Amino acid sequence: MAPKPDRSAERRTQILDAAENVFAQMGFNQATMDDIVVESGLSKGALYWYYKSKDALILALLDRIFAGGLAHFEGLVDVDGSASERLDVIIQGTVQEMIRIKHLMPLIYEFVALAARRKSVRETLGGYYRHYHDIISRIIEQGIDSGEFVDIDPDEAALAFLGLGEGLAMLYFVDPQWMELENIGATLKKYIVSGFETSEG
Amino acid sequence: MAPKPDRSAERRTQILDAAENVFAQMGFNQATMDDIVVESGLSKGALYWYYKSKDALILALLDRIFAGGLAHFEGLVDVDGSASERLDVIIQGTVQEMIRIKHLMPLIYEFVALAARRKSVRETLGGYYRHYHDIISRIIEQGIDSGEFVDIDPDEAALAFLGLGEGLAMLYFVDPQWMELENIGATLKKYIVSGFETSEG
Amino acid sequence: MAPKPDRSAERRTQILDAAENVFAQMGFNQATMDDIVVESGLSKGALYWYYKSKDALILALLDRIFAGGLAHFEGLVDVDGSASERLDVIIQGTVQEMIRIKHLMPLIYEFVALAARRKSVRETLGGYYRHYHDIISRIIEQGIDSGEFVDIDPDEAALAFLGLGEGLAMLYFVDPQWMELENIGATLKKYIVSGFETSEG
Amino acid sequence: MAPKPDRSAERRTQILDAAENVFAQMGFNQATMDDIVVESGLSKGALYWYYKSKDALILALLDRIFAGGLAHFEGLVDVDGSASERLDVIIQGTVQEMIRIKHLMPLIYEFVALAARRKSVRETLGGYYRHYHDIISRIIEQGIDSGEFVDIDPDEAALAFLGLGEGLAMLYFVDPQWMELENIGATLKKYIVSGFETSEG
DNA sequence: TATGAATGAGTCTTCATTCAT
DNA sequence: CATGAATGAAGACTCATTCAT
Repeated sequence: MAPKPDRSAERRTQILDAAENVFAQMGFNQATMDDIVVESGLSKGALYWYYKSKDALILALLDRIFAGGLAHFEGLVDVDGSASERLDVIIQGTVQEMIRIKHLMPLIYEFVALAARRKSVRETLGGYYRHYHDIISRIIEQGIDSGEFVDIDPDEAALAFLGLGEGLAMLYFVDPQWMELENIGATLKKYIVSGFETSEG
Repeated sequence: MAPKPDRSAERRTQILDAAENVFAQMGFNQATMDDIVVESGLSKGALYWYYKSKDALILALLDRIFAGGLAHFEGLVDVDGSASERLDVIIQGTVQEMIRIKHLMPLIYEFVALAARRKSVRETLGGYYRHYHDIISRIIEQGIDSGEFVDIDPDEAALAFLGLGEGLAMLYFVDPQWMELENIGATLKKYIVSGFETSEG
Repeated sequence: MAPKPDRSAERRTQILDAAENVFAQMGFNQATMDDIVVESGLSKGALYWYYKSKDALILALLDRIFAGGLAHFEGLVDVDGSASERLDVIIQGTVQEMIRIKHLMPLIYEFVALAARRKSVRETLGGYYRHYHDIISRIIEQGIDSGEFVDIDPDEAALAFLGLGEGLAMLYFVDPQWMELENIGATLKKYIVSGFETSEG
Repeated sequence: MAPKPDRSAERRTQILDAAENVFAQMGFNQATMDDIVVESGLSKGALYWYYKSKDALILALLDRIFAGGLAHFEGLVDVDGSASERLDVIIQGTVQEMIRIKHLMPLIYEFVALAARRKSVRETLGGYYRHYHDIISRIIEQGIDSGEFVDIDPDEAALAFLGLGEGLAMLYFVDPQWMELENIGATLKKYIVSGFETSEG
């Protein structure tokens, strides 16, 4: 009689996993709810019990992928250590994450495309980038304050950092020939971070 | 007797114009062929006479937007003038173009998303970026050869240039708050091109 | 609790009944799925739930009409009684069946026409005729063995029997003026079966 | 300026030839007017100039195939020679014709199927069979009158003759394994004509 | 909660036919 | 007579969503 308390969370995970796979492979529009039903191993009724529309499912997936995905970098902001090293940790972490979710890249660009017409998508994506930018910006600021970095506009610098990272990821997505995903980190360091550093290093 | 007017090319333009508008506003999937029929002012039959499926229409649009859109920069490669100045022309030109087709940005990211599942889309986009990269790379190389630029890997440098440009554009697309489109040029110059230049400038 | 009623089989019957009527009246091509939807009293979705295309529906109908429709004659093969009498039972049974499904005749010739381009149709029809032929042939053979029939090739004789029956049915279909359907039996007996019998009868 | 007088007849033949091929291969409904346009080498306008609808084309084809196709047998009715021999000529001629137009058989059964819903088709086919029947019937009658044939009902006998011929042709169409087309003649003679003959033969 | 049959509005696409040139 | 672009009504099929059980 006693319902297992987290059966619900389990089901939701199960469904989002299935949706993630199906959407990544087929795209939001090509994929049908039935595809997700089959992939999840649940019934159609169950699917709709947990997510009341295809749209809700997409949005939930958006959240799972982008919401709060940067909590682990937050801890790098107000700690000791050179700004350079901390940016490095972020770069490495981001690259590792990119590698881990490489198969979800199609999903990411589906979300970007969706952003044009869906405010909620725009806001979630925007929030994510803003959060990312904020972390970078504050670290850069700390680098400037400590004399480690030259006197630049931290926001603009963080934007360049973020922009190059995202741009390279997109180019990789369109054509993996450009580079190894791993090299994105090196390029970021060479073309952006190194420009921050004062000559004495 | 009447000189056969190129009615056919005219019609295709008419249709692509309509498709461009409709797709940009509604997205590939939301937009219906009927929407395009109405927007174009033609009949359904005429639409299908010129493009035999919705897909063919999308692909034709892709070509019109991305194919050979860089011919005007090609002329900047083997000419006199500092590499810096020529990159500047490209930057300005690109930014102007971005402004001009701002309303088509949704389309562009639809194409990027499509790239995951459509080889032809991937190839067209990839070809476009490769062409762009090639032009930048060659100018950088000339800058290096002439002593104007420091000794860097032109391909990698061009990739950084292209990546930052595209990344900023994407961030702008998701959230225009980041910057003015116009400022992309300045950021590119400050963070990428200036890094190329020898100290005596 | 409720014994799962065979709702599914019921629905399929309901759909095939509707399809039979509609197709017989309008022909396969003239008839639309909507016609069948209306005739069946179901919804479009239900129709497609059970038969996933118009084609599948046509093929299912083919099976229902021709597959195993001769089981009741099978029992006449290895039993006592004169071959003549048994052929007579078959003739009467076939004629009765023809009368019963007179309204489906258009369907039958649609299937024959379809046979030219659809292997599965060809095979189902062919199988039906082969089965029919086989039964006749074996009874004739038994008649020969028992001395009731003259020494003829049972396969060829059965082919003549089957051919005349089908030919008369087709002529009747094109123009009912030729004869009463009921008379097909008499003609078969007079022109084919009587030729089998030894002079002493 | 002077129009070649029979250009028109030429064109019509050209179109009917094309239609015959296309319809025989694809069926009336599957075949499109464009298919016929391509096969004929004419333009769509020309096609419609000569035949004002697809339907008219089908009907014209029906006429070309069935109308008056038996004139050459007509001459066999009131001539000398045994009835048996004359029936034989008809059998041989019919079989030869069947072989010649074997590739048009699909068309024939399309017409039969069409007969259910198109009075004009029914009448043309009916007329053809009636003409055929009439010839046979009159020859049989002459055979009876001359004492060559036993005293049977010539109409019924001719019907059996025609029915068996058509039935075997249909069985052959559905499954050529049954027999060689050539053997239809032998079967007709053995099972029908031989039954006509007086014992002294 | 769970099931899966049922719904029906919505879409792409086809194609016989027309008609300006 | 001939061309082939243009028309638009019609039709097969899809699929997100609902709901009786």
